[in-house]
Amino acid sequence: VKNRDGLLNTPTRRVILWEEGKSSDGQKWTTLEHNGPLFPPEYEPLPNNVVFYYSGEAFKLGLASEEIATFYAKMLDHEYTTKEVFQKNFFNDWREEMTEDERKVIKKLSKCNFSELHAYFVNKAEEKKNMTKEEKQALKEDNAKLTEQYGFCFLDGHREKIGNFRVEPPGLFRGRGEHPKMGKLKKRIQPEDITINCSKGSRIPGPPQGHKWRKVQHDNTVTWLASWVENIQGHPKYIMLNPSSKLKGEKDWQKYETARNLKLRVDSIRRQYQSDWSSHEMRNRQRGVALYFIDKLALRAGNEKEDDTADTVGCCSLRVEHITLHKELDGKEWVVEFDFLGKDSIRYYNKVPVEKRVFKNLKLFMENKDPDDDLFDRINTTYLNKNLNESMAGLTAKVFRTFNASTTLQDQLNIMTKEDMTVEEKILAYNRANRAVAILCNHQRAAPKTFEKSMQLLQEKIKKKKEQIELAKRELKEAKNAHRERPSDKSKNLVAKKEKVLKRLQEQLKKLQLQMTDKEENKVIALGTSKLNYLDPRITVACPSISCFSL
DNA sequence: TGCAAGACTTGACATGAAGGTG
DNA sequence: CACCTTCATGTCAAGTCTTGCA
Repeated sequence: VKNRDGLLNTPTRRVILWEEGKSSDGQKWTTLEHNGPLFPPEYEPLPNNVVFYYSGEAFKLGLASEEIATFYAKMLDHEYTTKEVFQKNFFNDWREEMTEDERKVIKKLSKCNFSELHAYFVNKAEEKKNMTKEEKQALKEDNAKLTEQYGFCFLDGHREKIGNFRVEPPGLFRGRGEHPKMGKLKKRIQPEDITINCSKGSRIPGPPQGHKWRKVQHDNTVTWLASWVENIQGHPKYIMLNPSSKLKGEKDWQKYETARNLKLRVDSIRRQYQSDWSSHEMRNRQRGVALYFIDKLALRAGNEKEDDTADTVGCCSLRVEHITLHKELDGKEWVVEFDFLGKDSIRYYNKVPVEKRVFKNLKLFMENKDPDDDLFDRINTTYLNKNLNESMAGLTAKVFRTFNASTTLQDQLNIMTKEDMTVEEKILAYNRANRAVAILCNHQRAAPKTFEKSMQLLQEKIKKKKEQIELAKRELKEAKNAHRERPSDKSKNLVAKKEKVLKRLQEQLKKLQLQMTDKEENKVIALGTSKLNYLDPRITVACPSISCFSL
């Protein structure tokens, strides 16, 4: 049902433990021991016959600049290396790492020729792909050894899987969407950059030969084992436990419990924000409308963002330019048209009929404002969450997403599944319910690269199957005729046999058609995120017509 | 009290292994 | 069994929300 965690096995007892644990001073563990993070391999210099050219002339780069050049060379067939911002950022950062002499020569990216470097890596990838079974096996075993050594820790005496035990390797930063920092150099992390967190008296992991850690601390109010500061945004990065760990699993459970609590309170909360639409205070009206969006459309809270990031918004950060009001549209009244880039620069486009009072309020909020002014200028996420918390303990904006996602799943399963469906039909129904959630949460994906091709293949299969059915029908008819003219045991058996063949073929056709529908409807919708983060697994398990097979 | 820093969850996408099919 | 699709897992960016501090 759900990967990356072991929620289904979590006994109720743990909820009680969690509730008890919560009251105590934010302590997350008693003992924590681990082997530290695993560093990426050192840079391997290029062989001498792989040459970088500047202005058409061979130029031997020093080790440091050569490594950075390879980052760029590896990406050459990616679209983003053609972007001006990417090129500019890369070239600036690259030049900064060059020696004085290199900098004197290399002044323009357009005069750099990385093609031999690029070819070298393409070739290497090809070689890797063509390795023998034995070589691949050996590589796999090496990897397993590393995972065995670095991939686990001991937390309160239990051996737990670590989520990301590898330090992120250096490379070129590629943000999502139009990120102003795309192409910047993500520097190599040294042990001297890393803070280790473990319990007092535990065996402290040894830093690599000739190095030391930045710091070793024993803070049991946090769950991370190691951290460093990444150089692009200056944000911390953490080594943490895998979702299958007790720690993460209980947190996940807690999240769904909060969503369940919301179910009990949601009627009164909805009444409250509806009454806010008529408040005398502008701030309350904005709060009421924002909350309505968050509840009805599952919008994200929309925190303020730092500069130097892609221009994306959520509910509270919506600007006037992101919505258009239509008194009437497509035969519906009071329609709001949303068009903005949300998390990960995924476009949110939706035309929603709303209550008249909401519509009138929106008009009011937009009065005398420029397109790039905030729609909700009197509120922010802190204010919204503070309010929500007063309505219900633990309630924040994101709980509505979890609550509405899980509720949608439950409702859809109730509507669409019946006990007597075939397994294929049940899978289609479940996927559809899952899909309804993904659409609600706007979880999109790029259409798979092979989509058109595999669709065509399926199309052909269906065509062939139909032809087979036609043939089988004719053969059945012939057999029947023959049986009528000259009845015998043999002819009777033949009719029965032909009937069976036809029936099987028709079943196969139905299966193929179901498959195609499923595939088509899934083209640009990502189901994974909702399955992983939004759907309470207990709903899937409890659904009587679904739980008989594993998803 | 406000806001920056910190901690933790959510997200799309890449990759590799598993498994189904002709 | 070769091929291809599917699914799980890994990666790391980008959100949310809390905490800490001036």
